[in-house]
Amino acid sequence: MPVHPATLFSIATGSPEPIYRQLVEQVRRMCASGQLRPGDGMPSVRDIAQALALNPMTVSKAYSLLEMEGVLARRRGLGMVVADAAPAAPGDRAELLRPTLERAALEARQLELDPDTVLSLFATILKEST
Amino acid sequence: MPVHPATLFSIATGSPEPIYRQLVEQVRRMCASGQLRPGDGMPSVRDIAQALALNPMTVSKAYSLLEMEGVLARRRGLGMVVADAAPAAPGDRAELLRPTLERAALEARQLELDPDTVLSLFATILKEST
Amino acid sequence: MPVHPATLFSIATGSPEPIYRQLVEQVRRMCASGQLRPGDGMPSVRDIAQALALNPMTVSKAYSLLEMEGVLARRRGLGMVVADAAPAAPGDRAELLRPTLERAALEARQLELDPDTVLSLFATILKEST
Amino acid sequence: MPVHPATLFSIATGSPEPIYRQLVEQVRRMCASGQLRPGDGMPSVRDIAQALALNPMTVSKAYSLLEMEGVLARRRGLGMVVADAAPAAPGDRAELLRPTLERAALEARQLELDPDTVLSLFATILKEST
DNA sequence: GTGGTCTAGACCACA
DNA sequence: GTGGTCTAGACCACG
Repeated sequence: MPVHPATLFSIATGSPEPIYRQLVEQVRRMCASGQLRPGDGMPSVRDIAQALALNPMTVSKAYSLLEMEGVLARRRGLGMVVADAAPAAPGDRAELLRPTLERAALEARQLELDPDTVLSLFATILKEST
Repeated sequence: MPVHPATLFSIATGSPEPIYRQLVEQVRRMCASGQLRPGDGMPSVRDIAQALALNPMTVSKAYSLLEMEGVLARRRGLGMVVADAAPAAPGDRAELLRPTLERAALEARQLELDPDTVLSLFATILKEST
Repeated sequence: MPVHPATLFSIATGSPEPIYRQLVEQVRRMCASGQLRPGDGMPSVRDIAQALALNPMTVSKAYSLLEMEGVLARRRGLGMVVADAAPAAPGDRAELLRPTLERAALEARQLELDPDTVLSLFATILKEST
Repeated sequence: MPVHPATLFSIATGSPEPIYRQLVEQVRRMCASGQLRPGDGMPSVRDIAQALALNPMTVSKAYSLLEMEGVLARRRGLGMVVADAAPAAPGDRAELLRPTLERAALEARQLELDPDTVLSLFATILKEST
């Protein structure tokens, strides 16, 4: 039985990032990190939509994209499950964070900031955002 | 005399980031890092648009935003120049990096990664990308 | 006595074609081609559902449709049998293929292919797939 | 300048195939057959929607899928164009029809039809559907 | 019960 | 002008 949707997802409605994309990326990360495993059942579109106060179509769009990516699979008439051919943790989970960190490093260089200054700031942010 | 626009900016038209924002952020960073100094003249909207094959309205929008921010100023008859009122964050340039780092921290948490692991990876990336 | 269901049908649960329709079409073709003859007994819904790991309702739906079409008939106490009233198209079995061929013709036109080229390719495929 | 949408597409609203998918496949075929070439501009979502009496979102969904496939590319603020990296005619255009023809051949075999009968019927359909 | 499709109409970001 | 996103609500196909 799936986890309660409202505890599974956290949506920032004010974010510039579209809601359906926030959902897609959270599911992708949860699969990659092993919080969701192949065969696990996902909450129904309607449950998620109600729990997060979204339109079902928005949730459905996220599910459709995840199905096209091969992250989820449809069991017709039964709902979505995590796909068997799971794009699971590829060796090192931390590598999934590399693109984001590389972008940050690029900006830091463009600002001509000292690496130690940047690392110190990042450490603060990482710990305060518990 | 302004630098040639094509060498000053690097625009990725295929990027998901809007063109006008790429322009804004590049100018902001160049001001913050001292590559552009108060009083420096900026290329005209026309020159940039032609050199980078952009819609002049796009360039104009970027200039307008930078003017509202106080980074650039209009000098009648001369075009845009870098504003005197030092737009460069005098106290802490590193704060400009905070949003990017916060996003990285969010992703790290969703991946359930240990802060030390993340910091260590970031340190590596920061140093290798000379 | 009915053939064992698992050898009688081949179901692709992952196919975009609905399961009940796969069942319906396989039975229809087997009747049309004479593999199933009037009076032959069909496996029970339960047997098929268990053998193919399907929802019994799905099998039942297929049987109901086939009964409405006149392909199968209910014999009380005996289950479903192939109907006497020869559901097999006596005159022209080939007409059952018409919808599929019409779709192929539509695609050929959209690809602006020469009819003779298409016919030649189809002839090759028809003969090689013994 | 793009062709008039109503002459470019033919939609069967009564078909079981979703409208957005009909659009996707028609564009794919027109790219493959060379009727649409890299760089060609596509009609706007609104134009197509009005010409075919569809909801703009339906057309937009088709365009989005084609963009994800790499068939079309977005020129922000300007509309969609046929992508440079066009999945153009791979050697033989007729090969694009092969999957459909193979399916038809499979059904013909299941019906135990004579190849010549099938070919003759197909020839009739191909020519009458001018 | 499940997800999929479509419509109608609003608002936003971008060029 | 362009496409993108979201909502509200209806209907359908499938199991």
